[in-house]
Amino acid sequence: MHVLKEKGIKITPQRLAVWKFLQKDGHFTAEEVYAQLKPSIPGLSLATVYSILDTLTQKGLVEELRIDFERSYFEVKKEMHHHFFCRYCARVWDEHIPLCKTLKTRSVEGHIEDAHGYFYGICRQCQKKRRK
Amino acid sequence: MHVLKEKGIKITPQRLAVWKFLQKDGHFTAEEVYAQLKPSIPGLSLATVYSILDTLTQKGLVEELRIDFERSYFEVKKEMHHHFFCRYCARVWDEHIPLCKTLKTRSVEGHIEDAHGYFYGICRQCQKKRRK
DNA sequence: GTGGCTGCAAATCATTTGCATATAC
DNA sequence: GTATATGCAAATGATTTGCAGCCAC
Repeated sequence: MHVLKEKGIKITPQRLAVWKFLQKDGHFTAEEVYAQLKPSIPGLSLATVYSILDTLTQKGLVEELRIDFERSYFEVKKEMHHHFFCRYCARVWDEHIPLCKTLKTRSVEGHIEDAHGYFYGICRQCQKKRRK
Repeated sequence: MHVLKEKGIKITPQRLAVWKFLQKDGHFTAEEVYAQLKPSIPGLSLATVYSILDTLTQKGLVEELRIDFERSYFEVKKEMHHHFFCRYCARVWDEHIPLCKTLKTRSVEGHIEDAHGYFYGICRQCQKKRRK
Protein backbone atom coordinates (compact mmCIF):
# COMPACT_ATOMS: atom_id res chain seq x y z
CA MET A 1 0.00 0.00 0.00
CA HIS A 2 1.34 3.41 -0.89
CA VAL A 3 2.57 5.63 1.96
CA LEU A 4 0.11 8.32 0.99
CA LYS A 5 -2.82 5.96 1.02
CA GLU A 6 -1.74 4.57 4.36
CA LYS A 7 -2.06 8.05 5.75
CA GLY A 8 -5.51 8.44 4.29
CA ILE A 9 -4.38 10.70 1.47
CA LYS A 10 -6.15 10.18 -1.83
CA ILE A 11 -3.71 9.37 -4.63
CA THR A 12 -3.51 11.88 -7.49
CA PRO A 13 -0.81 12.35 -10.13
CA GLN A 14 0.09 15.77 -8.64
CA ARG A 15 0.50 14.35 -5.16
CA LEU A 16 2.57 11.44 -6.39
CA ALA A 17 4.81 13.83 -8.31
CA VAL A 18 5.37 16.16 -5.35
CA TRP A 19 6.00 13.25 -3.03
CA LYS A 20 8.44 11.65 -5.45
CA PHE A 21 10.24 14.92 -5.98
CA LEU A 22 10.71 15.42 -2.25
CA GLN A 23 12.41 12.03 -1.98
CA LYS A 24 15.58 13.56 -3.33
CA ASP A 25 17.27 14.88 -0.23
CA GLY A 26 17.14 18.60 0.15
CA HIS A 27 15.03 21.49 1.35
CA PHE A 28 12.71 22.98 -1.21
CA THR A 29 10.43 25.95 -1.41
CA ALA A 30 6.95 25.56 -2.87
CA GLU A 31 8.11 27.64 -5.82
CA GLU A 32 11.02 25.27 -6.46
CA VAL A 33 8.82 22.19 -6.35
CA TYR A 34 6.42 23.90 -8.72
CA ALA A 35 9.16 24.98 -11.16
CA GLN A 36 10.64 21.49 -11.27
CA LEU A 37 7.36 19.68 -11.82
CA LYS A 38 5.61 22.12 -14.13
CA PRO A 39 7.34 20.85 -17.32
CA SER A 40 6.18 17.28 -16.79
CA ILE A 41 2.72 18.26 -15.48
CA PRO A 42 1.73 21.19 -17.71
CA GLY A 43 -1.55 21.98 -16.00
CA LEU A 44 0.03 22.14 -12.56
CA SER A 45 -0.82 25.12 -10.40
CA LEU A 46 1.30 26.69 -7.68
CA ALA A 47 -1.73 26.78 -5.41
CA THR A 48 -2.03 23.03 -5.76
CA VAL A 49 1.61 22.57 -4.78
CA TYR A 50 0.97 24.65 -1.66
CA SER A 51 -2.11 22.61 -0.91
CA ILE A 52 -0.28 19.31 -1.33
CA LEU A 53 2.66 20.40 0.81
CA ASP A 54 0.21 21.46 3.47
CA THR A 55 -1.60 18.11 3.36
CA LEU A 56 1.65 16.17 3.59
CA THR A 57 2.79 18.35 6.49
CA GLN A 58 -0.52 17.86 8.33
CA LYS A 59 -0.20 14.12 7.95
CA GLY A 60 3.34 14.11 9.30
CA LEU A 61 5.04 13.02 6.09
CA VAL A 62 6.72 16.35 5.47
CA GLU A 63 8.32 18.95 7.70
CA GLU A 64 8.11 22.68 7.17
CA LEU A 65 11.20 24.73 8.00
CA ARG A 66 11.21 28.41 8.71
CA ILE A 67 14.95 28.91 8.92
CA ASP A 68 14.83 31.65 6.30
CA PHE A 69 12.41 34.38 7.35
CA GLU A 70 11.30 35.00 3.78
CA ARG A 71 9.71 31.69 2.89
CA SER A 72 9.13 28.10 3.99
CA TYR A 73 11.27 25.16 3.05
CA PHE A 74 9.90 21.62 2.94
CA GLU A 75 11.57 18.26 3.33
CA VAL A 76 10.52 14.67 3.89
CA LYS A 77 10.15 14.12 7.60
CA LYS A 78 12.99 12.05 8.97
CA GLU A 79 14.08 11.34 12.52
CA MET A 80 14.53 14.54 14.52
CA HIS A 81 17.44 16.59 13.30
CA HIS A 82 18.34 20.24 12.98
CA HIS A 83 19.34 22.77 10.39
CA PHE A 84 22.23 24.99 9.56
CA PHE A 85 21.68 28.05 7.40
CA CYS A 86 24.65 29.72 5.72
CA ARG A 87 24.17 33.47 5.83
CA TYR A 88 26.39 33.97 2.82
CA CYS A 89 25.14 31.45 0.27
CA ALA A 90 21.68 30.98 1.85
CA ARG A 91 21.92 27.20 1.68
CA VAL A 92 20.38 24.87 4.25
CA TRP A 93 22.19 21.83 5.61
CA ASP A 94 21.06 19.05 7.91
CA GLU A 95 22.73 18.97 11.31
CA HIS A 96 22.71 15.54 12.88
CA ILE A 97 23.93 16.73 16.24
CA PRO A 98 21.68 15.12 18.85
CA LEU A 99 19.93 17.29 21.38
CA CYS A 100 20.88 16.85 25.03
CA LYS A 101 18.65 14.42 26.87
CA THR A 102 17.27 17.21 28.99
CA LEU A 103 16.26 19.13 25.89
CA LYS A 104 14.42 16.16 24.48
CA THR A 105 12.21 15.45 27.40
CA ARG A 106 12.01 18.36 29.81
CA SER A 107 10.56 21.80 29.71
CA VAL A 108 10.23 24.29 32.51
CA GLU A 109 6.84 25.40 31.34
CA GLY A 110 5.25 22.36 29.76
CA HIS A 111 5.70 19.25 27.69
CA ILE A 112 7.85 19.41 24.56
CA GLU A 113 6.40 17.54 21.59
CA ASP A 114 8.72 18.84 18.93
CA ALA A 115 12.01 20.69 18.73
CA HIS A 116 13.67 22.62 15.94
CA GLY A 117 17.27 23.71 16.21
CA TYR A 118 18.16 26.44 13.74
CA PHE A 119 21.82 27.33 13.45
CA TYR A 120 23.06 30.38 11.59
CA GLY A 121 26.60 30.96 10.45
CA ILE A 122 28.97 30.48 7.58
CA CYS A 123 29.56 27.21 5.73
CA ARG A 124 32.96 25.81 4.84
CA GLN A 125 32.83 26.78 1.20
CA CYS A 126 31.99 30.39 2.00
CA GLN A 127 34.71 30.45 4.68
CA LYS A 128 37.26 29.44 2.06
CA LYS A 129 36.05 32.05 -0.43
CA ARG A 130 36.26 34.84 2.11
CA ARG A 131 39.82 33.94 3.11
CA LYS A 132 41.12 34.58 -0.40
CA MET B 1 25.79 57.43 27.31
CA HIS B 2 22.57 55.87 26.13
CA VAL B 3 22.72 52.28 24.88
CA LEU B 4 21.32 53.35 21.53
CA LYS B 5 23.89 56.05 21.07
CA GLU B 6 26.67 53.67 22.05
CA LYS B 7 25.61 51.50 19.15
CA GLY B 8 25.67 54.46 16.80
CA ILE B 9 21.89 54.77 16.66
CA LYS B 10 20.59 58.31 16.48
CA ILE B 11 18.20 59.08 19.32
CA THR B 12 14.62 59.91 18.39
CA PRO B 13 11.47 59.90 20.52
CA GLN B 14 10.11 56.98 18.50
CA ARG B 15 13.22 54.90 19.01
CA LEU B 16 13.35 55.66 22.70
CA ALA B 17 9.72 54.66 23.07
CA VAL B 18 10.13 51.36 21.22
CA TRP B 19 13.28 50.56 23.15
CA LYS B 20 11.65 51.38 26.47
CA PHE B 21 8.60 49.33 25.60
CA LEU B 22 10.71 46.29 24.77
CA GLN B 23 12.33 46.43 28.22
CA LYS B 24 9.22 44.83 29.70
CA ASP B 25 9.92 41.14 29.31
CA GLY B 26 7.97 39.45 26.61
CA HIS B 27 7.83 38.73 22.91
CA PHE B 28 6.04 41.31 20.83
CA THR B 29 4.95 41.64 17.24
CA ALA B 30 5.50 44.92 15.40
CA GLU B 31 1.74 45.41 15.45
CA GLU B 32 1.64 45.03 19.23
CA VAL B 33 4.44 47.52 19.76
CA TYR B 34 2.66 49.93 17.44
CA ALA B 35 -0.73 49.51 19.15
CA GLN B 36 0.76 50.08 22.58
CA LEU B 37 2.73 53.18 21.64
CA LYS B 38 0.29 54.85 19.24
CA PRO B 39 -1.79 56.50 22.01
CA SER B 40 1.22 58.27 23.51
CA ILE B 41 2.83 59.07 20.14
CA PRO B 42 -0.15 60.00 17.95
CA GLY B 43 1.81 60.53 14.74
CA LEU B 44 3.51 57.13 15.00
CA SER B 45 3.50 54.98 11.91
CA LEU B 46 3.62 51.20 11.72
CA ALA B 47 6.28 51.43 9.03
CA THR B 48 8.46 53.36 11.48
CA VAL B 49 8.03 50.67 14.11
CA TYR B 50 9.16 48.07 11.57
CA SER B 51 12.11 50.25 10.64
CA ILE B 52 13.14 50.75 14.26
CA LEU B 53 12.83 47.06 15.11
CA ASP B 54 14.98 46.30 12.10
CA THR B 55 17.63 48.81 13.13
CA LEU B 56 17.74 47.47 16.67
CA THR B 57 17.99 43.92 15.36
CA GLN B 58 20.81 44.85 12.98
CA LYS B 59 22.72 46.43 15.84
CA GLY B 60 22.32 43.36 18.01
CA LEU B 61 20.10 44.96 20.64
CA VAL B 62 16.99 43.04 19.69
CA GLU B 63 16.33 39.50 18.57
CA GLU B 64 13.78 38.47 15.99
CA LEU B 65 11.91 35.20 16.59
CA ARG B 66 10.11 33.20 13.96
CA ILE B 67 8.55 30.63 16.23
CA ASP B 68 5.12 31.39 14.83
CA PHE B 69 5.10 31.02 11.05
CA GLU B 70 2.67 33.90 10.59
CA ARG B 71 4.69 36.82 11.90
CA SER B 72 7.87 37.87 13.68
CA TYR B 73 8.20 38.40 17.39
CA PHE B 74 10.81 40.73 18.87
CA GLU B 75 12.48 40.80 22.24
CA VAL B 76 15.48 42.50 23.82
CA LYS B 77 18.54 40.40 23.12
CA LYS B 78 19.70 38.61 26.23
CA GLU B 79 22.24 35.84 26.68
CA MET B 80 21.47 32.94 24.38
CA HIS B 81 18.29 31.14 25.29
CA HIS B 82 15.51 29.34 23.51
CA HIS B 83 11.77 29.40 23.12
CA PHE B 84 8.81 27.26 23.87
CA PHE B 85 5.59 27.76 21.95
CA CYS B 86 2.36 26.33 23.36
CA ARG B 87 0.26 24.98 20.50
CA TYR B 88 -2.92 25.38 22.49
CA CYS B 89 -2.73 28.92 23.88
CA ALA B 90 -0.16 30.19 21.35
CA ARG B 91 1.98 31.78 24.04
CA VAL B 92 5.76 31.99 23.87
CA TRP B 93 7.98 31.25 26.87
CA ASP B 94 11.70 31.58 27.39
CA GLU B 95 13.54 28.31 27.85
CA HIS B 96 16.76 28.71 29.77
CA ILE B 97 18.00 25.21 29.08
CA PRO B 98 21.61 25.52 27.98
CA LEU B 99 22.71 23.99 24.72
CA CYS B 100 25.23 21.17 24.84
CA LYS B 101 28.79 22.36 24.45
CA THR B 102 29.09 20.59 21.12
CA LEU B 103 26.06 22.46 19.84
CA LYS B 104 27.54 25.78 20.82
CA THR B 105 30.80 25.47 19.02
CA ARG B 106 30.75 22.76 16.39
CA SER B 107 29.11 22.33 13.08
CA VAL B 108 29.64 19.63 10.53
CA GLU B 109 29.32 22.01 7.64
CA GLY B 110 30.63 25.33 8.90
CA HIS B 111 30.93 27.74 11.78
CA ILE B 112 27.88 28.41 13.94
CA GLU B 113 27.44 32.07 14.87
CA ASP B 114 23.97 31.85 16.30
CA ALA B 115 21.54 29.20 17.42
CA HIS B 116 17.79 29.24 17.93
CA GLY B 117 16.04 26.39 19.66
CA TYR B 118 12.30 26.35 19.05
CA PHE B 119 10.26 23.92 21.11
CA TYR B 120 6.64 23.14 20.39
CA GLY B 121 4.26 21.46 22.78
CA ILE B 122 1.71 22.08 25.49
CA CYS B 123 2.22 24.34 28.50
CA ARG B 124 1.29 23.42 32.07
CA GLN B 125 -1.82 25.52 32.21
CA CYS B 126 -3.21 23.98 29.03
CA GLN B 127 -2.28 20.51 30.27
CA LYS B 128 -4.38 21.10 33.38
CA LYS B 129 -7.34 22.42 31.42
CA ARG B 130 -7.35 19.45 29.08
CA ARG B 131 -7.35 16.98 31.99
CA LYS B 132 -10.67 18.25 33.28
C1' DG C 1 -22.15 9.12 -8.23
C1' DT C 2 -19.94 12.21 -5.31
C1' DG C 3 -16.79 14.09 -2.16
C1' DG C 4 -12.52 15.47 -2.44
C1' DC C 5 -8.93 17.55 -5.70
C1' DT C 6 -7.24 20.83 -9.04
C1' DG C 7 -6.54 25.17 -11.63
C1' DC C 8 -7.34 29.75 -12.11
C1' DA C 9 -7.72 34.33 -10.64
C1' DA C 10 -8.48 37.26 -7.10
C1' DA C 11 -7.75 38.19 -2.18
C1' DT C 12 -4.88 38.44 2.09
C1' DC C 13 -1.76 40.28 5.04
C1' DA C 14 2.81 40.99 7.10
C1' DT C 15 6.40 43.60 5.70
C1' DT C 16 8.88 46.87 2.58
C1' DT C 17 9.52 50.85 -0.26
C1' DG C 18 9.38 55.60 -2.39
C1' DC C 19 9.18 60.05 -1.49
C1' DA C 20 8.36 64.57 0.67
C1' DT C 21 8.83 66.57 5.09
C1' DA C 22 10.73 67.03 9.58
C1' DT C 23 14.41 66.47 12.94
C1' DA C 24 18.84 65.12 15.50
C1' DC C 25 23.24 66.67 16.21
C1' DG D 1 23.49 72.55 7.40
C1' DT D 2 23.06 67.95 6.27
C1' DA D 3 22.40 63.37 6.58
C1' DT D 4 19.10 60.57 8.44
C1' DA D 5 14.46 59.36 10.41
C1' DT D 6 9.59 59.64 10.02
C1' DG D 7 4.80 59.24 8.08
C1' DC D 8 1.93 58.21 4.55
C1' DA D 9 0.28 55.58 0.87
C1' DA D 10 1.27 52.46 -2.43
C1' DA D 11 3.87 48.24 -3.64
C1' DT D 12 5.57 43.61 -2.78
C1' DG D 13 5.46 38.80 -2.48
C1' DA D 14 4.54 34.49 -0.22
C1' DT D 15 0.61 32.10 0.82
C1' DT D 16 -4.52 31.44 0.91
C1' DT D 17 -9.15 31.33 -0.76
C1' DG D 18 -13.47 30.92 -3.61
C1' DC D 19 -15.41 28.55 -6.98
C1' DA D 20 -16.43 25.75 -11.13
C1' DG D 21 -15.10 21.68 -13.32
C1' DC D 22 -12.64 17.13 -12.88
C1' DC D 23 -11.13 12.83 -11.15
C1' DA D 24 -10.20 9.03 -7.81
C1' DC D 25 -12.47 5.39 -5.85
